[in-house]
Amino acid sequence: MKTPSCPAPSRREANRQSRREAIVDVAAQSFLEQGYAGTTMSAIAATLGGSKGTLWSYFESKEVLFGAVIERVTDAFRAQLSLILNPDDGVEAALRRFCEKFLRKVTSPEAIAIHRLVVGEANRFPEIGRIFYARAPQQTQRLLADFIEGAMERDELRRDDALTAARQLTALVMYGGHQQMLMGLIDALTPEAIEAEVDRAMATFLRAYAA
Amino acid sequence: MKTPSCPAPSRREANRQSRREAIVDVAAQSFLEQGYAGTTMSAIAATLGGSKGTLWSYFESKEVLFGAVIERVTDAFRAQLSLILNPDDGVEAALRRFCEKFLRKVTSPEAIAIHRLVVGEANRFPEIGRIFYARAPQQTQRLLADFIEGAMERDELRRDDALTAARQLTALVMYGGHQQMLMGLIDALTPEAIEAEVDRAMATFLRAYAA
DNA sequence: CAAAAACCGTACTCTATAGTACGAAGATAT
DNA sequence: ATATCTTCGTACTATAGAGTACGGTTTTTG
Repeated sequence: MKTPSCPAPSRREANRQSRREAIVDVAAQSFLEQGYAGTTMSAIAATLGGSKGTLWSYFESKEVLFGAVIERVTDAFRAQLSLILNPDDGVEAALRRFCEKFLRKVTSPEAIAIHRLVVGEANRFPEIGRIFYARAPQQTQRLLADFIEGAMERDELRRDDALTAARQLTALVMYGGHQQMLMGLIDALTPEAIEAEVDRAMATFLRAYAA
Repeated sequence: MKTPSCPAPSRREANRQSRREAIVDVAAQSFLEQGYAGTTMSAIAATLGGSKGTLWSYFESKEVLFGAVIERVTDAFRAQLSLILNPDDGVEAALRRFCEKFLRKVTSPEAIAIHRLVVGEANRFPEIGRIFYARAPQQTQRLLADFIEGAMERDELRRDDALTAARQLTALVMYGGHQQMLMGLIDALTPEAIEAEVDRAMATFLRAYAA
């Protein structure tokens, strides 16, 4: 927790905090659905029910608000994947479950929207690319790499650079349906399609990294 | 050639044609550098030296012009890769050379700019995603798949679904530096980085698809 | 060379939106 | 209770950019 409950939470501070969150909520929805250019501060204020002056008293500009949205949204992206990697079921089963959950997650409508936003605005806002990468792909790769490293040390996978292996596995899983969704060719992956993608990725990965 | 040199190329038609191309050139540069929202029709007209009225006489709206740019730019993307896949050097050498050229290409500044544009505007312009996908990634995969299929039939690679193998190879090559460039973490790949990426991808691919 | 088409420059309309100003009304603290 | 801070509503400024109008000039055609 970083929230300073130090001297006095003070009703005012609390209100301010929750108000701020409400703003970021509404803004996030709009930015994700409409993109940066398609989002207007006036619409956000209207949806909130408040006045524009109030909105500006929380965020001094659209850009700053956008930054806050990206932080919030990448945070929500992060946690949620860690519990799954349990080596007790065997490496293959653990990896397969991880891939399924991972693929479902990155092909969710929100994840696609974030991805589009980050990539599309990487020119205008160089910071957000770094923020997003550090919090989402890098986090995932590190997690997976740790697991893979363990498996390598137990000789359940061929010994090699674990981070590379992790990246390659995510690459194999993502490059099919995910890319098509990013570019708008398809709107969603059916459960069967997810199964199939994961099967293909796992087959290739295991052949390459068999002990 | 689709140009109708049928009855009379007629100076007027010729001028119109080359003028149109000049417009698309200028527009492409702006769209790629500044994005859709960051590009203004007035700026394009100014760069051209012409007047706005003329610009609108060629393209009835910004959206239409954008469509023309995407077509032009994906066309330029396409051809250029095909000559390389020569099985006489041996499958491994041929694939490695292909991967190198492919990776250099998709990490070129222009390719990154196109990719960002397509992904970033996939919501607003659902068509362009389809156009781009059909002309660039799909084309490449098909080309590579044909080569791989040949190799499989000659038992130089393990027999399996060739299209899947092709997709996986491109995934393995692209997922490192390319993704980081897309998100703005790095501005370019050094030749050494390209070598390294290709080495890693090829190693994994060949292990998985050895005959 | 004349008629027709295309082009130029410039000024214009219209709309959208980021951001500001301000007085009244409401909430919070002491 | 009362002084202070916050919010509301609304009206406003300022800017920017898409698309239009039009009279004069150049280019193409016959």
